[in-house]
Amino acid sequence: MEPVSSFAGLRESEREVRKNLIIDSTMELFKEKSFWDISMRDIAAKAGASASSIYRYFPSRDDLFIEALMLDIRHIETLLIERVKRGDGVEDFAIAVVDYCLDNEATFQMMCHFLLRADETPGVSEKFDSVQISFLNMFEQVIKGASKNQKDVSPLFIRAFFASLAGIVMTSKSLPGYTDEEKRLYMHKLALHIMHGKISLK
Amino acid sequence: MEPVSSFAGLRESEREVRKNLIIDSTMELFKEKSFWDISMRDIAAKAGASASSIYRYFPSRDDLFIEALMLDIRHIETLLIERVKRGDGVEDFAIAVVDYCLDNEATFQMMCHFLLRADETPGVSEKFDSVQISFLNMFEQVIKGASKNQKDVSPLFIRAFFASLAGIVMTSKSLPGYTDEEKRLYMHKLALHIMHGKISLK
DNA sequence: TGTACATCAGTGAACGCGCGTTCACTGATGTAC
DNA sequence: TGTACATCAGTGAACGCGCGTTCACTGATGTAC
Repeated sequence: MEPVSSFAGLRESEREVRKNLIIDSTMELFKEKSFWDISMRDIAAKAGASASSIYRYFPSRDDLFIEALMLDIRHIETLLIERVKRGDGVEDFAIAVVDYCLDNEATFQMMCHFLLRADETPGVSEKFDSVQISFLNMFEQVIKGASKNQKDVSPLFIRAFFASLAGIVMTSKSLPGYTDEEKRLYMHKLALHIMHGKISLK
Repeated sequence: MEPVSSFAGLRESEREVRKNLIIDSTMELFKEKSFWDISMRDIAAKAGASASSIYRYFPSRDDLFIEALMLDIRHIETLLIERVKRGDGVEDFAIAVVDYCLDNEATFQMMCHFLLRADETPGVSEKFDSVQISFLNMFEQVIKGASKNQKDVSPLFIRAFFASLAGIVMTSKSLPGYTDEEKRLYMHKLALHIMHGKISLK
């Protein structure tokens, strides 16, 4: 029988702690600057280490960011599950997702970055694929949990839902002449507009 | 009275020809590589000039690309107007826009690039704003021209329409395990799904 | 218990690269008197 | 008609920068005998 905490196991768990510390530092930086302006040296400085140390824990910059993205998905998940418990409906989820994208700007930028360059670096794109899939699965489960007609919640619905919200945030960020709060409200309005099927002209 | 073609006027129009040659070279490169991989040196080589020459015609890289984007809008416009003449409906426009984004990948990347970084470089973002506005206006006019109930075509509708399509293309580009043609069909399906109001669960 | 060795975290300095942009200069063309 | 000057296209070389990543090395800790 394995001892509960062997020396090797401790070493391994310490390694995990340090890895998380690097990811946490990265997410701290997300509050300060845009995704594209965050360098390995920035992250190292925030974590109190040298840039070369990061490569002991992550094979590349992209890998690090994809792990950060994975953590973000878990944040969104807990956030949505709270809303399910509150008895919120699908409209509220849409608004919650829009708000999350606005409150975590760098996360949204990062997602767009990987979506748009999916096919460029092969090793990375497969990892991103699995992130995307696990996000959509989580999304599907949560929405199914909250909706009455579960059979309406098809993968196609989920993709359409997610695509619309991502598009709304991307295209409305640059609305000229609006304050941030007005933009947010406008995005909510757009989301509800689409969700209520008002985009149909028939 | 001004002469029809003064020497100064000729010089000015030659200048315009050279400017267009640079933009044309840029759009040629769009067929070859992604937006982010196109450097000023690439464009210069394609145009048969030196990189420093480009700065005689454009104050910066961003300005050059924004002018290219402006040209793209005119392409989409003529493409949509053809469809209006054919008697196409709004669904067909949606599909046409999706197809344009897929067939002109670098254009789509460029649009996303400026949308996502709208607030970063002040001088550029104002120019991009006006590009965006003129695109949405064009879009509104075309769709109004083709729809029966013109009052349904509000600016909100146009924005929701455009946001959905942009979101669909961005999020579906990386669909794992699909061929390009399957992705295209899936995007059409998503677009129609949203347009027919099937995203509503009520 | 002591000693030789293996493992691994951590690092400063450097590599190699490519980018957008600027500069000083050449040479052609048009302008003024 | 000739001459001095202004304008401007075009360019090669360099600037300045910052990036992701690698390398050779130190030092601490655990392991084997």
